[in-house]
Amino acid sequence: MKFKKPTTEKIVEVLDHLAQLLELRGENPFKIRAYQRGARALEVLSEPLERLVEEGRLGDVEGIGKAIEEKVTELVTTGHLPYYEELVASFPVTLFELFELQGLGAKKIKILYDVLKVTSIADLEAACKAGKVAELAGFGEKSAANILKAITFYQEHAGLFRIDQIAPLAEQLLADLRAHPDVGQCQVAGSFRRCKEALGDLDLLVSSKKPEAVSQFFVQHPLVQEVIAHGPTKSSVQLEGGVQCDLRVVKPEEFPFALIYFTGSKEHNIRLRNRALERGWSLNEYRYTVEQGAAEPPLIHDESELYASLGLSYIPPELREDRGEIVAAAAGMLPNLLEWTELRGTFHCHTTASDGKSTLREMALAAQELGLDYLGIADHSKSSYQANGLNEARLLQQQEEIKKLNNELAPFRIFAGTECDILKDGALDFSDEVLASLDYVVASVHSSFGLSETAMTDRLIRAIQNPYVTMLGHLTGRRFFSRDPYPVNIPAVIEVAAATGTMIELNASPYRLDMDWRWWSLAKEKGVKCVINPDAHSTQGLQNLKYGCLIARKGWLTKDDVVNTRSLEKVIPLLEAKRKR
DNA sequence: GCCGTTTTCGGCCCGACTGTTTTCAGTCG
Repeated sequence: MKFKKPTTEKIVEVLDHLAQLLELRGENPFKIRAYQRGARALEVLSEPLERLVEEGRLGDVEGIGKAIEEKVTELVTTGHLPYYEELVASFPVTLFELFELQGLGAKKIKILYDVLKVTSIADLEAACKAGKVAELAGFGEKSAANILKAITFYQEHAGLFRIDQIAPLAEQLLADLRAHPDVGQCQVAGSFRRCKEALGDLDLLVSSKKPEAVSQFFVQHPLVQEVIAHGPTKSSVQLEGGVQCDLRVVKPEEFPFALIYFTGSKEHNIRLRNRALERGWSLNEYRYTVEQGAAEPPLIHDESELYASLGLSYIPPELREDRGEIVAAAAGMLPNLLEWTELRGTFHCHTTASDGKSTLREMALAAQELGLDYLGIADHSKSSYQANGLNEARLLQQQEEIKKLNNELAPFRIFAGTECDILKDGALDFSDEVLASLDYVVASVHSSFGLSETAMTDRLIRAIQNPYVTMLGHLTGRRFFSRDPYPVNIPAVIEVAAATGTMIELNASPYRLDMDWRWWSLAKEKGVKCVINPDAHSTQGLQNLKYGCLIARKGWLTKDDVVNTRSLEKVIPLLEAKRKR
């Protein structure tokens, strides 16, 4: 019998789902947490799950014991888990939608299901409107109203936001809080500070001796649309645009502890707590507590000192994902992460020639203003009809314009390129002869997203084997909250990129952030260079570079790993290297 | 269900806030 092997992500999903199922059954909460911990452990494995299973080493992973090891092994080797399938079958499948609603957990969902026979969000909405929910024991008018609000919120946003949706709100709130006389230190925390690509909310942390005054100021801020919770030290609001924002106010001496705690990630913090315990200190969000007989910890004034007290060099927030940063920090081996100011130029920008909103000249001047020394223009190629892609004649004409503008703007340099479509079979949209006339080529997929993983992988590999393809554009084609990534074997593509000397783009558009930060360590290890491209469709779009830089940092990249940190003189041979091989 | 230099039983993170209670359960982070 052949079966489709479940991916690690799928298995993580099963474990998380098992935890929900057990919660609904009212199981021992520690058993539930064990499944959740098991899922988290599989998420951050440093080697393939299959290999661990084959070699019988799965049980060595922290958080995986005998029972979960058996279940995961069964899933990996047979593709099935009857224990799970039976549990799933005992509840209607739509019931699990309810876990997505703010303020609803397993206990309440169970009551709604048992008493009102609610099995979906649609059912729940109807029950609330019919007044049935408010009559339930433990519920009331307010609960019913809040559930309706949570349903509306869920339907509108599915609860996630892009980094560019949150950033302006964060900047405004930070500035206003910092200007408040009762605010000492003030910082963004949470996943925004860690530069995650998709954000559920915005977390702010303030130190103050008058927490009530600061909390009051916060909930009355003009950006606040609605107050969800409001206490002296903890408040929760909904901002314009539906973003949930939480504020914590702590005492000045608690600030570094709270900042690390609320920045996360949870897994990172667990590692820190364990290191503290090894020293006889218990670490929480406010302070160290010293166990009897243990040495006194040093006084802590900031995050650096806190890390130092645990024998670690300072870990930048972007790296706090429990992906090896603690070990590296203990060994003093953390990379010197890329700084945004180190970028000297960029590639993959559009102009009015295809689907951009700014002209060639406007783009060049904006790049100069941004402090860049060079700019690559890569308008769409002829097959991208929808984007007004350039044919050979128009491309030639653009090259002439670029030549003229280069004479005028020297020493600033515009590189003539193209964002050449990768056709369905992996062939390119222009002949090698045309490609050879350009300074560089970005190759990207803009059509036939529905191919199988194998076909898509072959397609990309064929494209990057072309000697004129300098860099691979937005590797998975994802667009946050509107288009899923197409299936592609990323390690296989990285392998061929390394072998052919092809750069991989870090598309800095906040809609894409593609290739994903989780893969850059592998690319770096294989010797593939990163190029941070804004995919700008206007002068404003050049600002995307800042997001790209944040994601590069999150991917552990340094100045040396990123091609467009090179000076003009040094970048030219890098663009030519592959075609000269 | 996981874990162990307090080791095979008995812990497992817990503080803050809301809403429905009259002292607390549920949710969240």
